Amino acid sequence: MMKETALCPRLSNAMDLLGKRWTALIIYQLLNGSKRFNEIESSMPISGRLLSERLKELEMEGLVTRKIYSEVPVRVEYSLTDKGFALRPVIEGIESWSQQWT
Amino acid sequence: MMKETALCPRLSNAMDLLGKRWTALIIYQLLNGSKRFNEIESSMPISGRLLSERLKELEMEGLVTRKIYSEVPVRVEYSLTDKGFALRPVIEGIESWSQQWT
DNA sequence: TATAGTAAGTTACGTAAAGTAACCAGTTAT
DNA sequence: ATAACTGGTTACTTTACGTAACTTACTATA
Repeated sequence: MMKETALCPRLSNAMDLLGKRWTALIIYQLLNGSKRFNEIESSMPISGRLLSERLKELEMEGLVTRKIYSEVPVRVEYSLTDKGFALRPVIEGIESWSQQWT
Repeated sequence: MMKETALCPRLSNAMDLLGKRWTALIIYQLLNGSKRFNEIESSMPISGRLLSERLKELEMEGLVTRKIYSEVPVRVEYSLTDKGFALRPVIEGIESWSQQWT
């Protein structure tokens, strides 16, 4: 569909990314420092298939960087960029809203 | 699936709601005051089917109230509760992040 | 030599959610 | 009688998500 939101393209674009399932939780994990694929996977009920897909999206959007260490077995670490870390107040805002209004 | 997120149930619960498609945009619309069904529908490319579904969810979660005016044709107005309005800083945070990091 | 183990994925397939379009009820205006 | 309006609902298609098995590359164990 090519129809464009009359309203607030900024919010709309951001939600296309952040609103996808698991995305906010992945960013939340990475706010505490870089993590390996399996660490993220076992911290939440996400499948490898979708985690891989989400991390690629986040990398493409410039929120996450991927670093490969050629050890045995291979180690891959994901971490937030400045753009990703800039979401900290948003994530924390959602958390505190949730806490206050449950 | 019954598996529980080890991490941050607050963020997880909030994102189950706010992360659904269109939900944040609907709340954004209502931050400027109450709106009719058709007003919301025509402000973004959402279908009646899904708008109806989302508004019911938001009403059930206590973020939105629904008021019927028995005029001709009928008028139905949706507005935010305090719980809904409390999301203003979150929505504005996402907007400004989006503006800054595009 | 074969077997198994590990990390980080990918592939194939089934189900659930979202998108699209047509339709409906109640009332009024033409 | 016909059309028009709002606020939906129904039926159907397409896309996203969930599950489980498999893959690659290397190592350690029997």
